[in-house]
Formats: sequence, structure tokens, C-alpha cells
Amino acid sequence: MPSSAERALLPDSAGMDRVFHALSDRTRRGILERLSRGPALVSELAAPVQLTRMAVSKHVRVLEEARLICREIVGREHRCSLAAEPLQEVDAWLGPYREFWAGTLGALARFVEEEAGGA
Amino acid sequence: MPSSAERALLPDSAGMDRVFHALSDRTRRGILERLSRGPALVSELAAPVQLTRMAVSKHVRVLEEARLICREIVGREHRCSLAAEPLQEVDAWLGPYREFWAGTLGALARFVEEEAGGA
DNA sequence: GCTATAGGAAACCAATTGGTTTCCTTTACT
DNA sequence: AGTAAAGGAAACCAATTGGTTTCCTATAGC
Repeated sequence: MPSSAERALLPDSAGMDRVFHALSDRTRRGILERLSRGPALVSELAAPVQLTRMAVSKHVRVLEEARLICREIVGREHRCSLAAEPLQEVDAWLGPYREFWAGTLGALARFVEEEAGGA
Repeated sequence: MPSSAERALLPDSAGMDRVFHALSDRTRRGILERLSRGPALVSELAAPVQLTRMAVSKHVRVLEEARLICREIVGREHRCSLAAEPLQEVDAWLGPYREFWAGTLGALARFVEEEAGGA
């Protein structure tokens, strides 16, 4: 069984597919943003969204399958809450590219400096 | 005209949709990873990928439309290179959630500490 | 016990995806 | 000039998406 650290480092491609796909819809990102301010029922998520409850329900399921939210079923209510772990995986995935753009910006800075110094 | 800082902070939903969707395919993430080690032609991207050149060409276009790569056409060759800016937008988008999971882990740490102290 | 509420299941739809194949254009090499 | 290489365009295909509507189940409240 892989530890959570291993899970974050070995890029489980299928998992990342699911996470990025889940994030590729603004409605779903909106749901995540809402949940970052505390748990909510499915109907509470649906209320502000100008969409059918069922549409929101499907979005919730997509997020759940990407492990971005988890739901606790209490009575007839489904209480959804944010699960940030996959976002940490995204953060980790971003790692090398962070170095890349730091390099790019560094190179740009050096270029500008050279221009200023040389001219 | 929005500055690059504004562009990074105002979440252009359609743009983010495109970026996350572009990232939601492992082939495309593979292309990005390849390009993080330097520019490449479309055929060089297609060579290792066990897919038609056309399929790769389409993936390249998706990445290009998400502004994740840019291509310089020189003669008959299309030289593709990584454009990390949208990844910085992803990084920025991640910001608040980073605080969230820091809080969660912080809370967990406190809980464990209390357990250890109280027991 | 009856009614209202929270939510999923299933069927359906148009649009998009990821992939292919076949053909075409443009540039390079000899 | 003639051929090989780089790559896009178009047509096509099966599978998936995002959305709807209609119906169904289970819990809660009077």
C-alpha cells in the first residue's frame, strides 16, 4: 500500500487525469471554492448555481470521483466537504515547472540587466 | 490591457477551463514534460508516443490554444516550446487551497498533539 | 399516517473528445 | 526537376460530456 507521500509523488496518471478533468469546469471550481469556506449539502451547492439540482449532483460526483470532495451521508442529507489532497498532488506536479518558469524569469531578468548594463 | 499580474489573479474562467482541460490528458502532460527539457518539433513529439502523428498534432493544438506551448514556424518545421505562464496561473489559483490544506494539516497536528498530551 | 424535502437513477440529447485514415501543401535535399 | 520529409485539413467514428426531464427512494416533520 503506497503511503500518502508516495501517492503524491508517483504521478498516478489516471488519477491526475480525473483531477485535472474535474478542475476543467468552472462550475466545479466554483463548488470547490464554496467548499473551501466550509461543508455544504448538495442542495446548498445547487441553490446559487443557475443549473438543475441534478446537473450539480453530477458535478459533485465528478469531484468526488477525483477525490476532491468527500461526502458524509447523515440521514437524507449529503454533507460535502473539500478534500485538498489531490490539490496537493497538483501542487507537487507543478514542482518542476515552477523551476522552469523561475529559470525563464531568471533568464529574462539577466537579459534585461545585461541590456541595461551593456547599453 | 491587464498586466500579467492582473491576468494571473483575475481568474479568466474560460482560460482556466482550457488550461485544466489541456492538462487532463496524460499524453498532453507528457508533451509538456518533454518540452520542459527543451523545444521540439511536432514529429519529435510524435515519435515516442505510440500514436498517429495527427493525434499528437491535435494534442499540440489543444496545448497551444491553452497557451501552454507556443510554436515558431521555421521553414517546414514547427518548433514547439513550453510556455509556463498558464502554469503560473494554476499555481496562483492553487493559492487559497494551499492555505486550506495547511490549516487542515495544522488542525490534524494539533489534534495529534492534544491526544499525545491528554493521554 | 401523510406530506414535504434531500437526493439519486435512468433515459435521453446535442456537442465535444480522442483517435483514425486519406489527401494536400510546402519546404528541403540531391 | 524530382523526390522525401514536415505538417496541416477534412471526413469520419465511437465514446464521453454536460445538460435536461421524469421518476423513484428514503428521511424528516407535523
